[in-house]
Amino acid sequence: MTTERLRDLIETMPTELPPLTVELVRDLDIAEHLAIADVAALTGLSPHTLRYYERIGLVDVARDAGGRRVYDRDAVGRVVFITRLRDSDMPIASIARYVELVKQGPETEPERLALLEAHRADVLVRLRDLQAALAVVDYKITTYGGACGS
Amino acid sequence: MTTERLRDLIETMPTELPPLTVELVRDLDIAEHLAIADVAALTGLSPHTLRYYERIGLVDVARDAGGRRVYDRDAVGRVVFITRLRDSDMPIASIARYVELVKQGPETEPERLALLEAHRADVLVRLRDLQAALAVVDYKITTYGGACGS
DNA sequence: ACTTGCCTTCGACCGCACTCGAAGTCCTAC
DNA sequence: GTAGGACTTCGAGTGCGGTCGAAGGCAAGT
Repeated sequence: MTTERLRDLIETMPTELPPLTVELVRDLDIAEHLAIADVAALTGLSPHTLRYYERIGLVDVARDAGGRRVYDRDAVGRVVFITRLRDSDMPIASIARYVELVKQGPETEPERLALLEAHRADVLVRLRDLQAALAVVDYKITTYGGACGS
Repeated sequence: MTTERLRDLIETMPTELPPLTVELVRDLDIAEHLAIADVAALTGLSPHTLRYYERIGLVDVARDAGGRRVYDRDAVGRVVFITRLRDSDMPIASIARYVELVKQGPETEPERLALLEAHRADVLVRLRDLQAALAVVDYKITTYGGACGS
């Protein structure tokens, strides 16, 4: 069974090495349709979280005859992309906005691009801030023994 | 009045330029004792947040005859250091632990150092993750027009 | 004397992003 | 046919980090 094979594949994967891009998923997804547990294993999200993402409209997921979720390639790619955005601290509200724009069709591409670029700017600021704060921590570590303000 | 002078100084400061270190505070603090509004202006925190930090034990702040908070150089330095730790996403619980160690005396220095170094490691991981996520966003921006998983 | 305005304490509330539990369904294996 | 386990929906709960509002106090300016 392809699903079992996928789970094995994930478990025996050199932990954390590939950053799991949307492109990677296209090659990796042997099976056309994945169950929620597979997607969970693949993304590191919990099934609870995956259901939550669907509930709030971030992904549409089909159902099989028994009413169970079936993630196709497209849905998996979407989930992976969402997790990347979340990893970069994009708020869920913004992601939802982006997804809605995608639904509205190709004429919203400029706005989508603007959204991503605004987010990119936020991330760069965050990176700079983190590095600045890190410098302070480093300073504190290296000068340990001084009593100032600690 | 030194307090007014300080507020003026802050308002007319070239916005955001100096990263406001504990060391800087030692030079900047003309007045020996600052009111909560001054510390708020200095740190960018709200008075509410400053009271909150005191409430949960992150800083001890003296009171004047009228019962109002009086931040001395030490307290200000502490608040500034705490904001740096928060800027680097150190959880409040860890900061509280650190502060408690400081209270317990100099024999806890090794543990404090360990705490800071563990945090430093976390920050480095976070930096790497952020950069990885940023790369995905960048890729998405540059290849805009492709339909994959978006 | 009185208004203005920042200050005090206290507890309640908020937004975010999950996270969980209950109650029930459905497939698989034995 | 029946036990097990993963699945479903729904609503409620959690943890973090603030954020706010009410009710009252004190001090300076007019």
